Amino acid sequence: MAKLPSDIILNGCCIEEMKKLPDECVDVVFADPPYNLQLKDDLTRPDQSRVDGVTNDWDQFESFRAYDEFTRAWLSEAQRVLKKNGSLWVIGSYHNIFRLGTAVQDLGFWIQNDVVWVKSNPMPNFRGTRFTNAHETLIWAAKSPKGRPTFNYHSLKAANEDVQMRSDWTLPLCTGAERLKKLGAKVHPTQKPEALLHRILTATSEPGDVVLDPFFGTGTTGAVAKRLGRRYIGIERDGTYIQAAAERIAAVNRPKNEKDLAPIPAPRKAPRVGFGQVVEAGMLRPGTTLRCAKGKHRARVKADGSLAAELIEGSIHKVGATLQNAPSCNGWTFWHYERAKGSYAPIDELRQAIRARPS
Amino acid sequence: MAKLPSDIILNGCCIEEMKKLPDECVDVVFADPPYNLQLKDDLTRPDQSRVDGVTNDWDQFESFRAYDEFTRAWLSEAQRVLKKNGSLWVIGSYHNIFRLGTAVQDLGFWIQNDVVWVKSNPMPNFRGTRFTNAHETLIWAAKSPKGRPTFNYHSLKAANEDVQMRSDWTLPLCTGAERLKKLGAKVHPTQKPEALLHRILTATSEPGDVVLDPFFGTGTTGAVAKRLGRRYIGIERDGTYIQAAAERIAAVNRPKNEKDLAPIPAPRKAPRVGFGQVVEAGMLRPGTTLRCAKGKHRARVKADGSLAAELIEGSIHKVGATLQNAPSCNGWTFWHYERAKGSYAPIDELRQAIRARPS
DNA sequence: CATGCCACTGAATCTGTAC
DNA sequence: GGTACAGATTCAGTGGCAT
Repeated sequence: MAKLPSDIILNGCCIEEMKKLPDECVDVVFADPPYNLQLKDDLTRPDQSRVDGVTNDWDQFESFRAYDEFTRAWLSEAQRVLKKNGSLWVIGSYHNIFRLGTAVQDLGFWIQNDVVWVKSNPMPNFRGTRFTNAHETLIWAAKSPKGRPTFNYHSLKAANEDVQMRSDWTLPLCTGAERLKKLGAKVHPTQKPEALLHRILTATSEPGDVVLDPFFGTGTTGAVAKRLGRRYIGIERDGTYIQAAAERIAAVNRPKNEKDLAPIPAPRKAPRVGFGQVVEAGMLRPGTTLRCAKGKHRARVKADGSLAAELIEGSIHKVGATLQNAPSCNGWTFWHYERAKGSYAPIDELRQAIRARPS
Repeated sequence: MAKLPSDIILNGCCIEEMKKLPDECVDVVFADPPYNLQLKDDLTRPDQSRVDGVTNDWDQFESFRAYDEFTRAWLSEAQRVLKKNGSLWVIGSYHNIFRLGTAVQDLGFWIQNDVVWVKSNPMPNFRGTRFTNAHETLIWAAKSPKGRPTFNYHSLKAANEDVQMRSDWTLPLCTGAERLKKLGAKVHPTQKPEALLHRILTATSEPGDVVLDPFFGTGTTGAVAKRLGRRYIGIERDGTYIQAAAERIAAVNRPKNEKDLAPIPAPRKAPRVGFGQVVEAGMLRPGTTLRCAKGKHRARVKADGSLAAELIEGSIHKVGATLQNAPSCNGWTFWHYERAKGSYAPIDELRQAIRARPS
């Protein structure tokens, strides 16, 4: 197979351009599609025919239908090019997010979360007839119910005062120096803040991953991808936007040190160590008594790396679960050994010592 | 025309019961329909306790298509009975809100706002696989594009420290004494907080208005309507819920004085700021070296908002604590960055800058 | 009576690998 | 594909009870 092009901007309709890409070749799709539901003038059907102005119910239905057709067309291609364990992100407001979400579900994506971008500095409602429109909605979905997207849980938690990252993200609009301008006018009407893409990409991708943005605009996705050591493929119809995006991304520095980009490793991915290895290594002798943190439960270490309690024997996990009458148990943190006279520590310490040994 | 019955609970299917009501007879419809959750297995907390999920029959649907058909049927009736300038409110989560929103638009309602109920105390994600599901979404819509729903802009603004009420509402879950229980068990799995209905009804209805709730459950809508001097029509299939609702509403006092109907103040807690936001905002680039006040300890900023020192990585707090061999550490005051050549300042400055951003 | 500790709980599409 | 099993994983708040 030819090498997948990346770190490029393709000029054209996103549906046509995606069709040229092979199956399952990108790790993340981020899409900020046009809203256009009210501004019927520039809404076109997938076949490029125009939708007429809207005044009555039939036309309204017709325009929703055209938007839905367009949505399903590009989402289908996005699904095809997305890897099995890839992530789809779409963003929208109440004008279009319900159409997007319904299409995402109907096509068989599996929603992981919806996320609200709460704007710390939204535009006020000048007429006083509605609530200040202070948020937009993102949908994070897997390619299918079986997909297992990357999720850097521990990174997010560490970055969030050591509590889980929630589904509401408070971030400012894209303003100031970050906002691209030309002759004093903004280049793109809905440029997204880099902080938003930063969080999305650190959460659901890894360095080296390929991020596809079918509505590239002025290239926020590309700029953040480059800064975070990800690769990008942008698709955009408008030449003005492409030029602005290209200049912008060229000015971004790639990170010097790969280590600064790596997410905190997930304990689940650490090499597997069996309790038998602890016994083999002589860290615990057969016959040693282990106890739970409070000393309520006890069991003896057996030479084969299993545990024996009064009426039961088996793995450190099984025995712990049975004694507690629980469906499961992490024996590594449940069982403690006497590290010094009267001082107990979880046997997970011993596992860590084995993992730290040079291999 | 016969006088419209009100302050009653109708026992039956909401579609059938609504069909018995005349056209354009209610001012507000508030609907909290089944979410169509698809829970496969039991879920346990890390302490092995079981999560009491929503497994009721009424929440089960065969398919998206069946759910959509049901949705369109009850929404059509709701639209018919709604007055020309009435308000529709629906609430849901990512499982169903996109279906609801699409149906609302297709039927010709006109969305005024979507509103997010940000939960101050949501249930965490116990497996570390997703973002904490910390919000639900409401849709506020007019009967048609020509509808002009009641909107008490000035009371909301007065209740919100004289700034416009926004589309994100931070409110706690329904817990404590407000939560209806019977023999220690919750009567209804998804009872909504009264504060939520309070804000909805003070915003988009007037005293004396009729509020229809086709999924009445244990009657939060009725209780708040009565307290606020509105009338209500509840529809509910389940006799147990109806009985609980009736008792509950009977215990609510109607207001003696119209002047007492002022809206509740909007609680606004300062949002938590994580170190990740500092990195996302571009205030510190990945690879930047931080040091403690005396320069003894150093660590590098990572792109994901964690810190990396020689042998350890984690949050600013964890890394600071480990390096000092202390049980805990306030990373915001411990770590310093080079603000100017040779001049260091605590990173707490950067947090303050984020907090100072307009909200 | 104040304080601290422990138990309990909430609309949840909540694992990964080997055999 | 199904089964078995190792083992990773929680925040804000309420309420009861002991000290």
